[in-house]
Amino acid sequence: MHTIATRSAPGSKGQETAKRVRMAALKRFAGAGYAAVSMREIAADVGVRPGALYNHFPTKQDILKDLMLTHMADLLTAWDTARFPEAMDPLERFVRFHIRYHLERADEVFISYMELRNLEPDNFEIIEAERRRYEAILTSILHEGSAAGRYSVDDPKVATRAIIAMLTGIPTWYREGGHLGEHDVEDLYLTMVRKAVASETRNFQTETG
Amino acid sequence: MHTIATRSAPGSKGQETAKRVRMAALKRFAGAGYAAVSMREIAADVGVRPGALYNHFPTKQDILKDLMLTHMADLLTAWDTARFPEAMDPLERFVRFHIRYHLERADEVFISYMELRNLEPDNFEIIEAERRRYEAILTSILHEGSAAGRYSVDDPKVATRAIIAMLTGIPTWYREGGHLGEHDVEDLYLTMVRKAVASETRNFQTETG
Amino acid sequence: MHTIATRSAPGSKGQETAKRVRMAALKRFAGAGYAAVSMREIAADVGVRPGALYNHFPTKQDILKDLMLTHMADLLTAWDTARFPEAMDPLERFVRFHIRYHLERADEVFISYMELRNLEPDNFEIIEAERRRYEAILTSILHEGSAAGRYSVDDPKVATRAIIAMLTGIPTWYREGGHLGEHDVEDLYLTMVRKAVASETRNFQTETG
Amino acid sequence: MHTIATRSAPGSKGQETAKRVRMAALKRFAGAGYAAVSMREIAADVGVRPGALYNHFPTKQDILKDLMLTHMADLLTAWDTARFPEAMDPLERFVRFHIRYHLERADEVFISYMELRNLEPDNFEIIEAERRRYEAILTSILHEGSAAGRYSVDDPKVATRAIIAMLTGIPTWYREGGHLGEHDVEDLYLTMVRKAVASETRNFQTETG
DNA sequence: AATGAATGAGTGTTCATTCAT
DNA sequence: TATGAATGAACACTCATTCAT
Repeated sequence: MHTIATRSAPGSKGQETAKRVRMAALKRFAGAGYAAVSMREIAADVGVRPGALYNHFPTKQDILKDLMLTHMADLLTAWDTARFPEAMDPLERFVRFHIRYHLERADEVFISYMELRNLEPDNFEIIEAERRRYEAILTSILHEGSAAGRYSVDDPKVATRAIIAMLTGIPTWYREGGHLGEHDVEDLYLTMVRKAVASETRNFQTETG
Repeated sequence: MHTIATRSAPGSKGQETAKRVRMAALKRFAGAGYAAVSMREIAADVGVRPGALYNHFPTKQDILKDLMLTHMADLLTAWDTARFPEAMDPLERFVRFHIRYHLERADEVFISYMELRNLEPDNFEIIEAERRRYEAILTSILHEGSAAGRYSVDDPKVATRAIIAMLTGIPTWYREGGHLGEHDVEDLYLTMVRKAVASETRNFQTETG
Repeated sequence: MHTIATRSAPGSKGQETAKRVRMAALKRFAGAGYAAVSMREIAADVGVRPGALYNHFPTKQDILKDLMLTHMADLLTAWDTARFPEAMDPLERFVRFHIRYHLERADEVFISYMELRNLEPDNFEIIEAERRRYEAILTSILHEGSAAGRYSVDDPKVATRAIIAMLTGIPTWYREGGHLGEHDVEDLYLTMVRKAVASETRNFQTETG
Repeated sequence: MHTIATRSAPGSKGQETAKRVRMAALKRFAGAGYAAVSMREIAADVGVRPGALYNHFPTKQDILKDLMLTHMADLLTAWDTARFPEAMDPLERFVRFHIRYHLERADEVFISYMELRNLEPDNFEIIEAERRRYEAILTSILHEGSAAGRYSVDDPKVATRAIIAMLTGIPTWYREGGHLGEHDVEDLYLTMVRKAVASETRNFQTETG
């Protein structure tokens, strides 16, 4: 029996499986929480027996770590490579970027916030460091903008947390196809964020998007 | 025949145990998540054998339900009975109340947000209804304030979610004894919230507390 | 508050409860088997908390023992005091008595056969002795009838077991209100039993009842 | 590459274990009753940890179902493939077959009668249907024999139950090595059954065996 | 790279029973 | 005589993980 035509390149089957493990785990962890998901469930989703998962990840914890680490790296990379109109204010850039990215990758974001406590200390430290790097971006935008008089924030670190908490909450209620489009949400939140850090009253209504 | 104070009233021992079960479960659920906490751990905290828990709660799920239901009821009652200076703006009332209550009851708040998905559907519905009642308080403050021209919010429901997400995030980073007191935090957040929904520039810096 | 009028005579409440425990246990043991019935279920049927059962029976095993011992004693007493027409053949007496008694007390009979193995050795011995006494009645009827030439059985002990097994099986399929009345069943079985032990052909059709 | 005999084929170890689970469960269920047997006991008999049982049977109930289903199927197959002397009367065939089979497979027979009530409804229905098929064999022998004037039974269904109850009771008292051989028992019961359904007097003493 | 079978620890829950009240 | 609360052991079953094949 010939199987050449349908057989994938050497090694590719394993990578393919690993990818499907990641996807299945991501959905399950986001839906039920890390502790409530069993390796058996992930294996069943992937279409493989539980033992086979261990060819791809040494432990369940490593799947979580992989998902969270990858997510944080992707997030930072996405920020670094994001393209915006030249003229766009840095705060607007951040807000629009954050909302878009978090709506696109809702599951990854969700587990990155919810499953922190299920990370072993070492992994937790790594993720926390990444998160701090990400938050530092906004903090420095607020700091520099304040220094330049464009914004007025008393404590950029606190403001960072406030803004990120506000924006990160969006995927918990936003549903595609509702009466607000993603664009509307971006604009509404951008307006609130701008006003919250404003140094003076302007017309905060957003025109672009 | 007189029963002197030292003898505990019938049933009082059980109520005491139930209370300690609630407390232990609250701490554990908040710390590790509902799914990761075992009845054995709770029993050990309480100083009782696992089977004894079932004299007080029919299932583990019922402990969670009890904690969340009680929390939401207490939150709404606290709002209804909260006392503020006559002159205080409703939004300020809400912000200060919310921050104070959520810092005081950090564990209850935390599990009420984190463990929703571990509630069985019926219980979930009950809790969600309570949450909507609470959010409606802020929505109506924003709605009425907007109508009166005191605030300017395009979408009071979205603003409600934004503000509540922002405020509710506080206990995730705030630690007593840090360089900011609870009062400072209240003031910082109040300023941001006021500005976020402001219709015109005023002096947003808070003086009172 | 006066409770005299409704209070039953001293001791009678306990006896009443004990009786209800017996009845509840009988039904439950017959329906689900001794091992599958919990003291909690019995207590619930009686309308009392589990602990209260122990005021009436020292252990679950003792309830079973009580039911089985009482049943066997009642069975033997019933035989001893049963009244039949003078002219009735002893075998007919036994068959009719056995069927009637076993249809009347189906639950007791059932557990006495099914739950023997759940009796502790001492209790088992007592019950077994009673059963042997009961079977000896039929054996001696067959033995004497054979000696007198009225029946022809090669081995009265084996025949006893065969007949008793046959008769005792009735309650497993007989249902009141079916197309056969209790009387019909008696007659049908009596005919088969008579023929099975017959020494010659006669008209075995039963006329009386 | 040749795989020599000593290496067990893939999966054969599991089938072996499953078989031993069946055997252990059979003995235990027959001895103590389904409800009184724990998975731990079965596992210990098999020489395996409790969890390993679940690689072979999804639940304890499934072990019981497997045993009972297999037994009924085997019983019917055995009847269908049994070989008897050409001249042997159908009733004799049935009686001899039933006694032999039930003495050989005493445990299976015992649990098939005792544990019916521990079957979940669906499984119960399946087993009951098989039992009815088996009883129908005897009913039709009696029916046809009556029509042909060889036997005289008033109600073949009732007679079926009577005879089967009588025969099925044998393993409860018969012990190998007692003063009666299996052959003697067959003959004694055959005589009684023949007489019980006889239409006229013949020499019922069995000569063959 | 995957399977089938196993392990050893653990899960939530139930059990018969005890006992102070 | 009954209750409410507890115990200690057990229950059926699931878990993450291992490993020979």
